[in-house]
Amino acid sequence: MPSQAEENYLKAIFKLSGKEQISVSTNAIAEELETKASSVSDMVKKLSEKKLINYVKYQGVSLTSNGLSLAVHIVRKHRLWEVFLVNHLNFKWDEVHDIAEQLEHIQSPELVARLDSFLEHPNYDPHGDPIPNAKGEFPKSTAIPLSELSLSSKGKVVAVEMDEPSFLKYLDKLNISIGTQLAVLELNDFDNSIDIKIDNVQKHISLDVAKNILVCVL
Amino acid sequence: MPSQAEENYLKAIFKLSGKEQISVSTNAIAEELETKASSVSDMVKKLSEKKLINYVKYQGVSLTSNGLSLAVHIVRKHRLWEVFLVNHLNFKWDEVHDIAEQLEHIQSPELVARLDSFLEHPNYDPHGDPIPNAKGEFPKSTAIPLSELSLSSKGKVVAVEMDEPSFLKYLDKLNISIGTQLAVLELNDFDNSIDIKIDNVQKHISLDVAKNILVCVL
DNA sequence: ATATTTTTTTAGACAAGCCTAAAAATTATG
DNA sequence: CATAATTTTTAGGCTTGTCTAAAAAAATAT
Repeated sequence: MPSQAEENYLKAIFKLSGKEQISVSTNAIAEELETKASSVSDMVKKLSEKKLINYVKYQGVSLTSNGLSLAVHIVRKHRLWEVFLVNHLNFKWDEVHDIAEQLEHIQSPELVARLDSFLEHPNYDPHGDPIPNAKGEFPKSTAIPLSELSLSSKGKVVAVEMDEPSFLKYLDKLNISIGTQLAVLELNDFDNSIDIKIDNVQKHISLDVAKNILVCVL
Repeated sequence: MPSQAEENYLKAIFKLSGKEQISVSTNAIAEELETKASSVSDMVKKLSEKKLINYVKYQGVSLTSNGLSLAVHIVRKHRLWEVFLVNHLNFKWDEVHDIAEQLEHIQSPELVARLDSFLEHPNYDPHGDPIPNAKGEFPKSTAIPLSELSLSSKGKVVAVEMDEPSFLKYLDKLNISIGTQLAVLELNDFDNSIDIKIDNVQKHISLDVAKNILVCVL
């Protein structure tokens, strides 16, 4: 059974590897976990001995299938708890990340299964992020970042890719939430910002923000 | 903020101190936490420096008001989570202790408050144990151990004082649960066991079991 | 009242996880 | 391609929480 620290490393590596499970650098992990590269070096050695990651010195790491399945299961727990917190305890979407970060480490397969039933097997968490099922399979999605939507096309917000409360509150202020429909009015080449229309109101969105909003083309 | 280990020590000291908050010995704590007396000595020193317990070498420990309020709050969280697990996730009363043991360490005052509302401010957990309110006050009870019920009197089970799954399953087998009504048929002086009647069926109860069943006299 | 047993504390060691500082390997640059 | 810059690893140290073994204090028994 992996320790909480080990679980956090696996989750970080999973997040940084992306869908294609590319190799991840020590520094990237250190930054993600707000720790030092030397600490990462230590832990990476341990996870490698436990056969949870593939590790060759100076060449970055990738998850083994055991490591991947553990990481996915932690993500599953995190997102199920977020659904519980928002849907049943009435937390707002910007308040749940830190609490779910703790709850994801609770060890009890039975608890996860029952929580999943209680929540009626949700496919997405309050930020629109996909929840893997008990087998570790993610629901598939055709969403693209808002930054890649073409001029004058319409889209529906299906997810946000950043959990920082400040970012989520900013979206609240812009009246952007999961399900929001929008149209692209203008693409500004000089800074790649875009102008969009929501409920007939025009808004200006920076590239950084647009990259973190996933939409379905309508 | 106390570590998980510190919280477990505070909880153990609280449990062993009883209502009168009597002084607790190093050995008793070690036994409760299944650890060594030397480890307890170390931790007790630390908790004392943090002003969470009163400690004089060789003379046992007692909680300070800060320590007491922390301990009570951990008990509150433990019991609230047990209510959630049994009432909403359909766990049985013998399955929830270990999971609640993990959940009680989640740090978020807001979570506790919302969980409490969600559960509609329960006063007792699934084992009949009182749940302190946010101020740390326990609902009061007039319950006594079944072992102290007098001959031919009647009682209603309101709580059990042991969380071990084996004990709880044994009670299930005897058809004893919270709310069960019973009458004392016989007191056996030689081993202090008692014979009781439940639903017109006679059962034999050992002292050890009877001490851990709390009843209200009817 | 002294000797024995039990309890408690201390001393020293160890694993997990983190850190800083320095060394080694890799990558980038002129 | 050689040197500089960056990244990664190693070495050694620190804290937390545990342990064993030994010493000290307290309790019990003779």
